[in-house]
Amino acid sequence: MSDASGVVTEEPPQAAGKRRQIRPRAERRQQLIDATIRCIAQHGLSKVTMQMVTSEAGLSVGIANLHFQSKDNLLKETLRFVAEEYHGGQIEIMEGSEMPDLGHRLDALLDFQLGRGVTQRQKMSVWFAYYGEAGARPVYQKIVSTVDRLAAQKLEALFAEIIHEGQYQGVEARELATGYSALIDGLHLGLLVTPRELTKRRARAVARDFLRRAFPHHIC
Amino acid sequence: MSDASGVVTEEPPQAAGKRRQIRPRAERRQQLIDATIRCIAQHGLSKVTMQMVTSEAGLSVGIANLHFQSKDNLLKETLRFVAEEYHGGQIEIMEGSEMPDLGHRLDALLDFQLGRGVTQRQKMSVWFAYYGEAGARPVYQKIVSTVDRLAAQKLEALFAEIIHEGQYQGVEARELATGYSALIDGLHLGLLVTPRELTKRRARAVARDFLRRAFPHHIC
DNA sequence: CGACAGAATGAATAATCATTCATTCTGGGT
DNA sequence: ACCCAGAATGAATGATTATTCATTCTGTCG
Repeated sequence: MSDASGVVTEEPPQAAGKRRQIRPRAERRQQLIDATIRCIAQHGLSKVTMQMVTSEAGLSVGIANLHFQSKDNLLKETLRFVAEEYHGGQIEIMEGSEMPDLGHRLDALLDFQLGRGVTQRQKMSVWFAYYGEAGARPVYQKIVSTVDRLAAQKLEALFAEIIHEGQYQGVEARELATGYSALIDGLHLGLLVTPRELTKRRARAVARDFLRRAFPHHIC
Repeated sequence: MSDASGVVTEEPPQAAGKRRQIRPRAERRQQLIDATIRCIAQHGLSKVTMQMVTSEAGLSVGIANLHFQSKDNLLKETLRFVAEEYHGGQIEIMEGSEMPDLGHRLDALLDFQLGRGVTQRQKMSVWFAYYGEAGARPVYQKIVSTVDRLAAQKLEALFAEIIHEGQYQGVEARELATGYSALIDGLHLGLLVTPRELTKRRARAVARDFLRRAFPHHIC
């Protein structure tokens, strides 16, 4: 889970020593994806250009097409990266057998979902920029829903375990999981669009409240 | 241009019965906003062009600039229209003094939020297309948050009334209102991006569940 | 009926952008 | 020291697009 984006590695002001460097394909691809994320966050998906992305990456215009064939493909791969980073992180926590207490695992999940890594404006912007286009672009729907389904199943399983352990009555794991996922998505939206009215702290409190009402024995 | 052979003068590409009509400014503006909504839903915000919008409206290319000055402004006004339609509808229901039973009013609100009018894919697509750009465009943030704040206050007031009436303990109107709003937003997202896994029926059930757990005396 | 205000048109313009590819350069291999 | 596969560059190209505005047309009013 290396969050290497935003790290130095780059001298925006091209100091006199601007020497051409040859790097392996995978590294250049990641460098371009990171630059794309920053550009989308700063300018919006509809305003992103290849010139913008490549210059943000400190490279020449032609390089994006060299490594990604087309702009469409670069954007697609950027979405895939963000989706996998987010859902992969969640799944890792939910499977986390090194954290046997289910209540603690819930807490860790919430921390991840509303903590530093994910709710950086950059990542959220990208996330919702693609959601906005998903209605018109089946490719995006497919990428997101593929990875989403797995996370949803894991969450449902975790909730089912908790329900069993806590002997909770009148709750259904599937329905709760859908609700919790939607709640988290909605809170991300709020953090992005109305940051003045919804702080990260309050978003956590609201999510925690949801869990407490569902699993009172597990969440203090 | 034309020879002297006496042939009928060439008819411009006038489709049968397509005569130029003069209509008041307000009507043309709405016609263009409606066309913009359809175009965003079908092609995505980043692919919308003026040609596309004006031709969808059945008008000439120049007319959008005539009535909206610029593309940016047309998009801004379209967002304003959708935002006001959605939030206005909610507020009307929440204020609805013709519906004295608070439980019924909650039901009506839920019906509106997840019912036909709002969750048409068209409207949802537009909604989230703008959310995606909001991170980069303060104008959009302002439009949405202005209208959003009012709806949030009304919802909080309604919840407060319900809490008082039902003598519910250990719940806070403000926190619940934030959670409920986020939940609805998240469900809209799910309906848009993963329609296969989340049906409208199930979305309603999930939202209802949230309300039932919070206000058991008011929601059956 | 005739004239006119201004609504509507769409060809032309100028700007922007994705993509190509001939050329330059790098670093590892011999 | 030399070579060269292929990584990187960026000027050139062609396609797309927002915006303008001279012209055409419509409905109304005197």
